[in-house]
Amino acid sequence: MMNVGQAAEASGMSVKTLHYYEEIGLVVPKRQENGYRAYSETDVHKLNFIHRARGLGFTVEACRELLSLYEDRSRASADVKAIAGQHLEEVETKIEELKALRETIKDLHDKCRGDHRPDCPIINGLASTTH
Amino acid sequence: MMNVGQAAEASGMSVKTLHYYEEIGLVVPKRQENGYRAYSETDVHKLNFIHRARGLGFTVEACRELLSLYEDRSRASADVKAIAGQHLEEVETKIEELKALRETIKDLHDKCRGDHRPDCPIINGLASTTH
DNA sequence: CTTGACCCTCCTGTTGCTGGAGGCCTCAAA
DNA sequence: TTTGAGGCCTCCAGCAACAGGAGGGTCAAG
Repeated sequence: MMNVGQAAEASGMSVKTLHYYEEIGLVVPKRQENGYRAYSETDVHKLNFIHRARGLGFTVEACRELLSLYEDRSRASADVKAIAGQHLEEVETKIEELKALRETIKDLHDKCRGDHRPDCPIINGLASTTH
Repeated sequence: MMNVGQAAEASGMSVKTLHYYEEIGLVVPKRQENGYRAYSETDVHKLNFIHRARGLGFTVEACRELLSLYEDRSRASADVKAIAGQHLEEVETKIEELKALRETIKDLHDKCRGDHRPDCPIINGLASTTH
């Protein structure tokens, strides 16, 4: 049994984050007599699981799903794969969007002399109604 | 003079968004006698400017800076270039992060058979303490 | 017995809006 | 002239995913 500070340390997250996860019912520890949170080994495993999933960009709600699949020993791997696949698509879409963005900004950025004179293609680009 | 609905239409943003921009002091229209917002031509130009800058991923605060530079006819283009350059770096960093993310998720995703059996490398990967 | 490190709950703030409630204002049709 | 449909107004709540702080209880060491 760990109290919240130790569980935070062990899982690499902040105390505030663990409070939050309890509040939203993601990982709800038991309580000691004095009211302190008591995290079990299992709780800490879950926290580590979540920590890694969050690090991979899964939303907290996706973590909740993954966690319930993690705990369901009879679940099909297809269910998990579906969630991961969807997330993968989202990430790929985001990358493409950002790449397009980069090109546009880079373009404006490159065209700007960046000197003390007021003429600036970036500003002009943003002000023009084309695009 | 346009009222808020027309200004929203003209700038391609929602009425709520214009309310918000007024609240944060970004574009503050005058008022008509009846209390309705009265957007001038200049206001609408600014809104269009902001709309495009936001579309390029500039934060609202960056928009505020760009806008003040936009209005300052004597500003140096270097000032604008600096903001754009910083944003460019952020975007590039984000792209790299997402690419790394994609590889990791793709890896797990590819390894998972995605059938009805419970064994799943994705879950295993998230549950293992390595990485 | 006191000090300092924990722990607790509750509230606010973050970013950039969106949606809704409750209530005027305005214009055109009946 | 009334009535109905829009629009407009302000204020409040909420989204994600926490962080920070106030104000207070608890615990172990010196």
